[in-house]
Amino acid sequence: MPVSPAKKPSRIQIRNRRKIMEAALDEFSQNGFRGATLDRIAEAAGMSKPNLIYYFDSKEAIHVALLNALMTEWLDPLREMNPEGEPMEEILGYVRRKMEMSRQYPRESRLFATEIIQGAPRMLPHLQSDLKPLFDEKCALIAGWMESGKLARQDPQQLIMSIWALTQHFADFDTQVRVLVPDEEPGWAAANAHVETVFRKILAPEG
Amino acid sequence: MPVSPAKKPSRIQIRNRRKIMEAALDEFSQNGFRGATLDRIAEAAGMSKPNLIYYFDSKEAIHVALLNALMTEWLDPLREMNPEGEPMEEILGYVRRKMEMSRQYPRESRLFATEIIQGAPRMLPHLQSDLKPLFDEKCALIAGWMESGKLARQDPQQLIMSIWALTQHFADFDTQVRVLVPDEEPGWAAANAHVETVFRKILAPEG
DNA sequence: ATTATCTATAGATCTATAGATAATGC
DNA sequence: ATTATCTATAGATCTATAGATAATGC
Repeated sequence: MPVSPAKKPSRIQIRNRRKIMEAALDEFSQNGFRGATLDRIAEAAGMSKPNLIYYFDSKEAIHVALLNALMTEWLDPLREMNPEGEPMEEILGYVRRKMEMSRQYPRESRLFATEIIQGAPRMLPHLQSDLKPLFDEKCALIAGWMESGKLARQDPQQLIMSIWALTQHFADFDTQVRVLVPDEEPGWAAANAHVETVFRKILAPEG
Repeated sequence: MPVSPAKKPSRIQIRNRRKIMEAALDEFSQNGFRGATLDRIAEAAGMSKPNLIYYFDSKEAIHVALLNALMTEWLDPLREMNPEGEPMEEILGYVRRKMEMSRQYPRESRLFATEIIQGAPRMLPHLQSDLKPLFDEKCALIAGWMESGKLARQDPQQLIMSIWALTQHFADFDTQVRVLVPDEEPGWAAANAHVETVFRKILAPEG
């Protein structure tokens, strides 16, 4: 029997669950749920397959645990957007945080992308319950900023999705970026500068 | 023995190969190479598994055939960008064609995205040999337009990748878009308008 | 005659479990 | 005592092939 729900996890439990999730992140983000195998997760985590199932009930349980952990952290940069702040700086700050996440956590970005591309079979409820309300709240906030003339008028929903599209592209399509812009890393400096300029131009109030 | 290379394919060959590729596009674009199964492709194509292998040598051969077909069509909109044309309209035309492809061929977009996310194991040579030269050529063209003052000065590489990021987002993340913007289709009208405005602002010459 | 399809199945791989054994914490 | 790990394996699934049978095109 795996972890009893009443007991708090031992140190070994914590360490091994972490090792498994680290290995699983590699595997699921690269191959999707169906393409991933417990064999490779076990090997990467340095333990036997049955031992994996000792810590997680099933392959699906590992995937769900990863997605749950991801959903929380993934939304934090958007939550931080502050209604009291200066509109242009608040949005540019969000853009910068998203770029930083793409740079630091490309596997998480790809895990998310793969799940959505595959129709979000395990993520859809989270999108409805967590992402949607936050999205609506921030759209209203941005709409308010636009009405007060601090930002150029436009569709706030499309604006936020544009931020996601641009910032996550560099993580998700990293392989392609490296072919086309070989030299430096994947050209984060150039990407950061470009994305920043783009949103400054899009958001600058008319006149 | 499958198709002899010397002979031209029969009508049945053509029809069945097409049916297989149609079914395989569904399966591979949703599950990636490892996650796809011949069982489901065969069922969707309405034929037996051995019959599938009669028309294609292997699972991988089907995948490669799909990617090859995709690579050609996928680059056409960029090829059409005309050095003789009016710069702003040429780029906006490209943006519109890419949006149209996302709308009409979302599975192709997801097939491509999945392959890249997974490290482009079968596509990398194509990226190097087909995409890269075209990309460089069009970057030079755009750089020329910028130098002549017809477009705002910026990194042409980043500009083109921004176009891809924004236009493909609506196909690849369709599931998420539908959660956040429920009503209409996936909001193509709003998306088209927004993307058009974005690039107009980005490209408008200074002053 | 050639092309297309079907049944049966080999052999590999995959998830998950059973049950014995080892390591750890009081 | 409880927690963690290991070996062995059941049972499902998956790719691909062998070889017989049916359909089609001269």
